[in-house]
Amino acid sequence: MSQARPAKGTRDFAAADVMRRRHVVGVLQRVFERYGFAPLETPSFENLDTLMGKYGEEGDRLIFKILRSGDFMKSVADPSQPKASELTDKALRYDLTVPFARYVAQNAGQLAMPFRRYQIQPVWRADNPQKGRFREFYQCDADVVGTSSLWQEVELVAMYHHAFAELGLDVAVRVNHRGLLAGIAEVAGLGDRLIDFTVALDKLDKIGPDGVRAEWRERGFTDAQCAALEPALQPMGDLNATLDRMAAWLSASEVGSAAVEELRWLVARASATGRLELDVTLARGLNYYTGCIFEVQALGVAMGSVGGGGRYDNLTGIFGVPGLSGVGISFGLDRIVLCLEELGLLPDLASGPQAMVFQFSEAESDFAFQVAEALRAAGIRTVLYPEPAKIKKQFDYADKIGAGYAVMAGASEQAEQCVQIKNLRTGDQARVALADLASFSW
RNA sequence: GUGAUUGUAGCUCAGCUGGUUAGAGCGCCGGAUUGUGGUUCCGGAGGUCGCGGGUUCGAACCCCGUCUUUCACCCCA
Repeated sequence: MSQARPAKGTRDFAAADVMRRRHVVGVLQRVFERYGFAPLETPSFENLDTLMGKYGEEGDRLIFKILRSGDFMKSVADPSQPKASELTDKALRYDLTVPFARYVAQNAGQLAMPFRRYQIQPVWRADNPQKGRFREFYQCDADVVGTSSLWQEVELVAMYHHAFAELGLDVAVRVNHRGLLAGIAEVAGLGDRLIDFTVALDKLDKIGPDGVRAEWRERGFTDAQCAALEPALQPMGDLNATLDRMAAWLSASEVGSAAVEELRWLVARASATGRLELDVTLARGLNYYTGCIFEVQALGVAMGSVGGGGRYDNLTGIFGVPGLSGVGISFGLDRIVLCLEELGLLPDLASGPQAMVFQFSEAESDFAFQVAEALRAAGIRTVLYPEPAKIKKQFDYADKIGAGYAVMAGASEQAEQCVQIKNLRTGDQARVALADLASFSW
């Protein structure tokens, strides 16, 4: 076994993989553009301080850092105990949202607000790989900044619905609101423990209500506080009934009540384009979310979320441009492809050439090349076998690369200015004049 | 970062309580068959047993480390 292999958590994509991924990207790109989003690409790495502190403690740990260039060790004060900042000042991007916010802050004066962009690029995380989890993977993001209108949320949910419908993947789009979580914490007297409260609540589907209660107690919540949080553990049930229940429960909290009303407004409109579920246990880790949050779960296949997003009220504020509210969604390309593969929903996309021109002898090679060029001029994807070889070998190769037709162009064909074209699937063979190559039904 | 798990030919895998030249199927190469294959037959090549140490008369097999795979936790797409 060769030791040559891609780095941990990364993969190569062979022709068939690339075709499948392009198919999915094509669908997403068309949906993005149909909703008026323009493309943006940003560098694969950013200054470290652009990324640090935006994703929470756990996120910071997973950022791939790049070693400083040059002889940086000589400026390290204590080589036995170097500080991180002495070794690294750049990092691979962890997501597309923060680089986007950096871009918006930098160009705020020139951009027409609200500004909407989509971005399809790889991101990197120093995570331990497992199912559907890689260290290099693609995110496909659409964001709008410069408006706090809830219609943006409605349109983004619609984009989720349309994109997944077009891909044929059954999904549940779940929605929640950071303000609702803050409201719950507030009425339970846990306003300062929002993170502890939500991190545990987020695990409800995994560890069950007893598990969540236990974790709350572990995190030092009092019995009274735990009791006050009980309504959050009740099954969601009907969407509007749940909203009514939340409204009554959180009436004492201003943020909580406002969040419930926003959700009510959103749900009334976004449910028109597809299924939308309210899930008060949905927390999402990314620190910067402040309003509605989304997560997309593929149905019928065990896989982490295939998409997520939400509203962030002041992400550009960190970069010196305050007062810009933004909202965005992300599609996880790699997981979507895995789901589609597992469910057999991907068309078999041929990537092979349409024709392969055979070579019979050195003396006939010039004509074979001529024919190959004529085919290419006609727009036919054509491979010229590189040397005269046994016919069996050439047929085997043609099959292996997935060629549709074998083209025989030797001395006898040249004499009559024609070629023999053999369909490699059916075995049918036809004699076609050189002048008719373009009109042949390839 | 934590805890398990995996690694033998190009691929999928055998390989006994450690024992002598590590096997199979498929694939590959050559021939039967120097312009019409995918069948068949014959022959052949190909392995630092992930890597590095250690134990032993002797290690693919036992021990330690390391890398990698898969999975769970954490977190997330």
